[in-house]
Amino acid sequence: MPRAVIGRLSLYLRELEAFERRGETTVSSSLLGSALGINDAQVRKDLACFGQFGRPGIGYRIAELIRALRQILGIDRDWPTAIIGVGNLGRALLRYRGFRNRGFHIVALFDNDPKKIGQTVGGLVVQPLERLGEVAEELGLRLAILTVPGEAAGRVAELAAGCGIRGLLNFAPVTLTVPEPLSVISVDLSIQLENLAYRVLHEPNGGEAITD
Amino acid sequence: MPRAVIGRLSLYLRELEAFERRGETTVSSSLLGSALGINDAQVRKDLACFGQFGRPGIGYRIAELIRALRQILGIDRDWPTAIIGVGNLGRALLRYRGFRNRGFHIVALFDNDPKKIGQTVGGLVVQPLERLGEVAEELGLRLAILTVPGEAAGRVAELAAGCGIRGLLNFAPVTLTVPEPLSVISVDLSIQLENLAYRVLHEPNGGEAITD
DNA sequence: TAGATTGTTAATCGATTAACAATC
DNA sequence: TAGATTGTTAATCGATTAACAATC
Repeated sequence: MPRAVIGRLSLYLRELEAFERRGETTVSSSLLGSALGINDAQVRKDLACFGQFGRPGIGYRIAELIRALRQILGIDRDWPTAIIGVGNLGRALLRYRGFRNRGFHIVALFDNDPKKIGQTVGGLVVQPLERLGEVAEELGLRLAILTVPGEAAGRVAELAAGCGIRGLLNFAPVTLTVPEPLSVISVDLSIQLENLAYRVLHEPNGGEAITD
Repeated sequence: MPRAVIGRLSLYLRELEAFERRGETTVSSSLLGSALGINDAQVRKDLACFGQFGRPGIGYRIAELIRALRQILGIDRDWPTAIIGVGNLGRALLRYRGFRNRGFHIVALFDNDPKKIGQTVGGLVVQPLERLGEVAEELGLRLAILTVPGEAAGRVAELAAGCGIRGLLNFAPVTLTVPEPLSVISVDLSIQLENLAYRVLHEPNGGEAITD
């Protein structure tokens, strides 16, 4: 399944939830698509990858499609998640409510700074990185958010892979190459601003909105 | 120019800076590409869009290419930038050193919460949103980072457009549609985790690394 | 029934890769 | 010179869109 499709699935879900909040019960591919600037055929094609959710002449039943998408995306369950690197960004993400709403529960914090280890932040005690394996097993951690400095990221990613972590959301501005059963998604916030600056300089009329 | 090319330009720059720190002076398209998991022909093609930077038989001179990319991306200058929404994420981004290193200087904070207005955070006084236009003009603001709740994002984006802001880095989990000369790049952190969860569930051997 | 809208096939479009003459 | 590597063209690949029979 192309990664682009999965990215759009999340966007569909977000829009469907907005439609539902507005009291709608049904939505067509063209309405859902135009809310996101996506072609109606693409919406139908993306959804058809996973089953027959629509009814000709009627469209998609919102509640039903939301349920299906949550299951496909794997957010019909809880994901105990660790934050590795308790700096500014790590602390902010610990408190970010959007994660919890989606089933991503931050249940452990790690750092290698002796000054931070043992501190309680947001109700969690910061643990030394050496305990990652132990804690991961104990809490069933499969996901971790990596908010350490760039210099440390490679080493920590290796460590995480060895500790059974299966997915890493990396905020360090480096390319990580990690062994097989670990997946990495990197978000470089500076690069996002760079791309925005480019558009401001070179696309004087503004471009269409970019999502991720 | 395709947006994908611009995204890769930033990645090339990041890797080139790493090569330079390691003391290299020259790099080939295949070496630069393999550091990022990108085909060598693509590296050459991307760079050739903007000029003839390479020498056959030798490769690219790193210092020269860094300078050129910084100019193309528009980070050969300072970008005074505002943060709108002084919550956890806004505060964390205010202190994020990666922005400053790239020329993005946070010079103003805005919020509409009376409890926050007037507070000093990181040396800056939180101002009411109504002052955005005035301050934008005074400080030459063209970029803003939007870290307000989803419900407020649409309204604030409209306001920003009216105040001459030209680029918005949006962290609210909503689709923004804004008038013409404003560009928006949206980063939905929950969606990144959702995509990671999907991969962990459905790609048991891990996938290749995803950057943004 | 007529109108709306699906799932899906075929056509289009754009992006990636392979190949290679030119050249350091 | 021989080896390496570029810029660029042509070939390939994949993703997006148009079109339409099926159907609610």
